[in-house]
Amino acid sequence: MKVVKLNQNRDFQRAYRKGKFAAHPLLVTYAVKNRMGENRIGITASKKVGNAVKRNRARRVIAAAWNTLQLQKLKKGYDIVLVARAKTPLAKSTTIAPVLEKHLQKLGLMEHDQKRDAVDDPAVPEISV
RNA sequence: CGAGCAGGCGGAACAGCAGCGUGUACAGCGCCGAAAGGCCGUGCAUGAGGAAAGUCCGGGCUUCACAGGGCAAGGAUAGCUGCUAACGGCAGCCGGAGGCGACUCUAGGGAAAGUGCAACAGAAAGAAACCGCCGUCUUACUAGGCGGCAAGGAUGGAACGGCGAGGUAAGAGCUCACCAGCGUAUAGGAGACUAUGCGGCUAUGUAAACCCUAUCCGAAGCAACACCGCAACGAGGCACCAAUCCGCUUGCCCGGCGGGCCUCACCUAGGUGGCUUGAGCCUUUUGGCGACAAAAGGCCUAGAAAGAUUGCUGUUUGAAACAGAACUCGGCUUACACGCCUGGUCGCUGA
RNA sequence: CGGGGUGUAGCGCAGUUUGGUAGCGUGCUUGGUUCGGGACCAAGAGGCCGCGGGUUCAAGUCCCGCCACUCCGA
Repeated sequence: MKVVKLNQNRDFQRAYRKGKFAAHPLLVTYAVKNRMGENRIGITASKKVGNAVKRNRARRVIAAAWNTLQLQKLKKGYDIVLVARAKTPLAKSTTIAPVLEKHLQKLGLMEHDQKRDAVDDPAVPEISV
């Protein structure tokens, strides 16, 4: 599945200002609706993460975690921004993938799934589109 | 065997699954588009460094300026000879400093062109005289005046060459030997410079203080620059105040909405080129102490644009260092786990 | 890619131009004053001047190389 990338600074700024977010020491996820009918994803690593090698690794690890998830259930029409933090380049993609999945659920981007909903944490509220 | 010195090389490897950039071939003729073409799929090939880093120097390239020469200003460099496209880089050598040595370090022109500064201390920081030494005069008899001197003391980072002998009232390059410094001649050397002789007999340090001398330097940088180019703005031409005309709304009608048209120039968003064959890399031979040069043969080796060799697992041997091309090349500087190679030196021991 | 600034006591800043004693405010400590506290008065402590070399008799200051933070332009 091909993912459209976010590449304009104003789109990132819109996500930071108007979007919902979920935070974790390894990852921060922002999401905001767009009107394009498809998802766009942007991955960033600021200078706080480290030098160029560390920033590149942080982006790659996050991208690998994204690819390991089964995202057919993802709702359409969102801009999603994934921000790396200082410890991200030290982690493995297998430890980031559950964090990312939990963030997506918290932000209400997963389609309604009866089995998971019955088992999983009911404290995470479902947000209607 | 131990200690120490100098130089160089490499910079984890392999396998499985999944995935990325570029190039190329093929296919569905699937999707988008007026077209050119693009997107999706598969196969093959290929895909970061010794520092890619810092951006400290010097080139290529591009645009602008000057198109001849000189001067000024500003900046950089500073022993000599060479290497190089060039350099503030490199090689060899000279002088100085350090080390028993292998070897290391060295911004190393000019202080009699001029100016400034040298705190405190000290008499004095450059044409010196506080204590002092000597001679002489006065004298209240332990002080003072005049003259000579710069050896000794004291201060300092530094005190008008060092040291010894002669000499003298006391002294002093006043005289002499040696040494250091300056000038000059000869010899050697490509030169820096070295060696020897002779001469006069002496003017501290600081130029990474101002400065002087010699040499070099036009400015900006690939977000440069070139080309294409919705909209908007500008110029010209043609229409003329018409809605019975034109465009859109699925082909036609009704209805609705909108409306001067064409050309040129400039050019925004954006796109394309610049973009990788180059003072290129590898091997061998020759010349040179060396930096390097020449010849022959062979090779093509990243070119992205949110930005590409990665994620997970396993084995070796373990949890691998510093770290990611962004137009490009030569250097410099800085960071770096681990593994290895070569050549000298010193000490001890054995043959 | 190009250009600039800052780093000094716990904190905020002078001093660097023209090299010789590191200082100001605030905070801290001790003492005084007050029934006690604040304010006030007096005394005092606290600095490898971001790091490493060099020039110099002597470096916070001059020169070179690094590090960190920060600003500006294309």
